[in-house]
Amino acid sequence: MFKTPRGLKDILPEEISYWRRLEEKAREIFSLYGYSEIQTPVMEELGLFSRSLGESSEVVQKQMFIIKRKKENLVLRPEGTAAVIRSYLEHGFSKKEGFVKFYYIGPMFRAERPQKGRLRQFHHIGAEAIGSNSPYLDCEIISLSGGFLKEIELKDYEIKINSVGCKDDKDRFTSILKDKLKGKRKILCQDCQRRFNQNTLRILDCKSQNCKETVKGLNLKNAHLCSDCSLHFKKVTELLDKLKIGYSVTPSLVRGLDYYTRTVFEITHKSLGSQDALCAGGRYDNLIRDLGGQDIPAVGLAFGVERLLLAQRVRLKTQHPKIKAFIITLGEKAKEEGFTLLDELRKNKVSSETDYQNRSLKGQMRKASNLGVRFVIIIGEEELKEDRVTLKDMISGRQEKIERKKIIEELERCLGQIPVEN
RNA sequence: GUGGGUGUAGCUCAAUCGGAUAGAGCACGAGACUGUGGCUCUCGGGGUUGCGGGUUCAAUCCCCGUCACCCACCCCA
Repeated sequence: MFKTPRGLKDILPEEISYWRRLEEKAREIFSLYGYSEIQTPVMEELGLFSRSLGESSEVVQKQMFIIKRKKENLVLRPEGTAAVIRSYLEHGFSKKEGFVKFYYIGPMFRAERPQKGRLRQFHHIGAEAIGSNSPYLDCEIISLSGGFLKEIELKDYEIKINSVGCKDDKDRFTSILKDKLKGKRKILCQDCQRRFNQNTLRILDCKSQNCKETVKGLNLKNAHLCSDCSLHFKKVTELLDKLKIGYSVTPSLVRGLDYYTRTVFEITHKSLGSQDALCAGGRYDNLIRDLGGQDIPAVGLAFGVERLLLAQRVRLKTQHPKIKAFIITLGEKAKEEGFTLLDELRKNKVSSETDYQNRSLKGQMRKASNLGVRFVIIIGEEELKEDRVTLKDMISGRQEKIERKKIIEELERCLGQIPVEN
């Protein structure tokens, strides 16, 4: 027997209604905030991600699914932002319009070891606002994420924000940090010794008590921001206060992807265990230039759909329309007649079903009952002879014979009388 | 990539100290006067005990390997 490859999952019919609901809500909220949907392919050139996420990032180094072809290397996209920006540049949006807002929904792929809230194919709902460095936009996008969470009735989350500063700030801060830690490298944990070279800023976010103390002892304060970035961040927090959005400034919050500048934020949920981020995002003012465009600032975010579903206390479903009528037949002649009627019903937009397993009358009734249909149409020898069909209401249990040619009209009349629930 | 835990029917779980034909509930199917569902009752189908090796008279149970899943680290949304 074949199985889904490691870290990949089937989403079965029962489950999919929760997904649909979330997607509907996302579309609703994102358009409310002025974003339009964009879809990019699941594959991109390898270079797009090594350029944008950073050659040294773990995602690029170890986690990409690479598809080798004769002349090109493609990868299954590990995230959405770089792809959206590629599309933005490729289609000349930077020239047509000064400012655009996009959102996207789709699968992402990373070859990580699976655990709770972490799959190899996972799904993002993300948004990018491209073409403005206004702090109002940073605030808006955080507000948007709160709006969405409210809409899907997800509570008890926590918003953490920080500013990593502009490129110069990041570089300067990295070298200050390296400098101060140089003598203390040996006391750091193994992971941090590796981080020292690869991703120095992440040492600030280490969970080891020992490293935390060491970092504390460095007396770093908030000196890493230049005055512009500092002002920008101050404005963002003031605006958040104004909108009464609760957040905590978390200096240790440092994103692992290279492209982030200035504002970064993360929304976490305790119920998720160690993969606790529901949503993360931030500003990326250099990315567009790094990918060959002009100097255009942008800010974005992405939600993890699987994690949203895990964190929702009450999961909201979309109601799929129920089958309304079930045709029961007895004998081959009746089956043919029933099959024709079934076709007619569907052409009249009455969702209907019949038996394909040659069940007994009883079995067919049971099947109809399990499907939750309201009406059953029975065709047997008697009915054939009289050119009529039996129409049974499964709730009242009443049934009557109706002329064959009037059945659709009659059924529609009956369906019209019951209140519409879905 | 590292560490720990788990793997028995479609699902949730039993199986004594290593012992006989691996059980139950749910789900599924058939039946309870000849053409009528739900409730009840009866019966039934379904298992290479993840896979491969080893120890033993005997392995679901012990050991080794492997795969998968779960949890944590790492990483990240």
